[in-house]
Amino acid sequence: MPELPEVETVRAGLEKWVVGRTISAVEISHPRSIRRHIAGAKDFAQLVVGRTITSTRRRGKFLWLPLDSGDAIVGHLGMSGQLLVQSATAPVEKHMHIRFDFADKGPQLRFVDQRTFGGLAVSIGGAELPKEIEHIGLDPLEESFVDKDFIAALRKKRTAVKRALLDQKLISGVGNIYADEALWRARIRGDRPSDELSRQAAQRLLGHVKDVLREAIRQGGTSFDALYVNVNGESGYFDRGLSAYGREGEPCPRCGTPIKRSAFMNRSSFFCPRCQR
DNA sequence: CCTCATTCCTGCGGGC
DNA sequence: TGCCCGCAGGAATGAG
Repeated sequence: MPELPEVETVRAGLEKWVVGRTISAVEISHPRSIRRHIAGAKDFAQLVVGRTITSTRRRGKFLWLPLDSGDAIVGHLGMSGQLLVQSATAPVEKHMHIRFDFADKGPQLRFVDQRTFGGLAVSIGGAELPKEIEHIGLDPLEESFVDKDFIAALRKKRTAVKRALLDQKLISGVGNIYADEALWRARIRGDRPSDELSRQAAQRLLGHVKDVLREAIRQGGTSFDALYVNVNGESGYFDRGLSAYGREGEPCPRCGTPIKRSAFMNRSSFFCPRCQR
């Protein structure tokens, strides 16, 4: 499931394969994948055809492709979205919903999405920062992210720590997997009230969030199944680096106690009942 | 403003 | 063998 490291891996792939190329055509075969583009498919196509992609950007789990018009193609992969760079002769994926062709007749860019939680839109004037993602907080790997602001906001919230980590307005890019991993590393139970964390504990947690995200990026992200792959269709390797997530019943790498799974926020949480307090 | 439950979607695996 | 159900979960939405 794409979280910050997976989206960053996709962004890096797009940087290599689509920057500097001019879009010659776009075909949208599933309107749900552009539902955030209110003006519809025709308008979407009109705004991108003939435009050149100038760079690739990311904040949290959102990514955007600035165009030479000053607009940007902004996207979110949701649960199962993929951006694939594929030769025109490659077989069409079952869930391919959007296809971009380029003037250089080189490889196509395909948006493939089984569960259709993801989607693309064109952000007018959004090359620098799409207004569609202005409400999202900074992600912890951005230069302008300020540790003490996050720590203060976290400690002011009246909610569970894990819920706060997943709140994209507070800190963006962290999803269920990396939240569980950072909490395990910091030895903090996710259901603890965030306003009871000491400054030191909050700082420690944030440090582990940054560490686990950076390590996962180096491994090309986490792939549990075929739903997350990079732009060339390859899996990431960070599943081997997971200590808690998805490891119910397996020994905690620190103390050997079996990892527990519990329902939290309508999803699974994995933690060590002994060393996470 | 804040917090939290609900909704969207498809494939897969378990139970009977 | 086949059917049903639950599960996976990010973010928008609306209720309270």
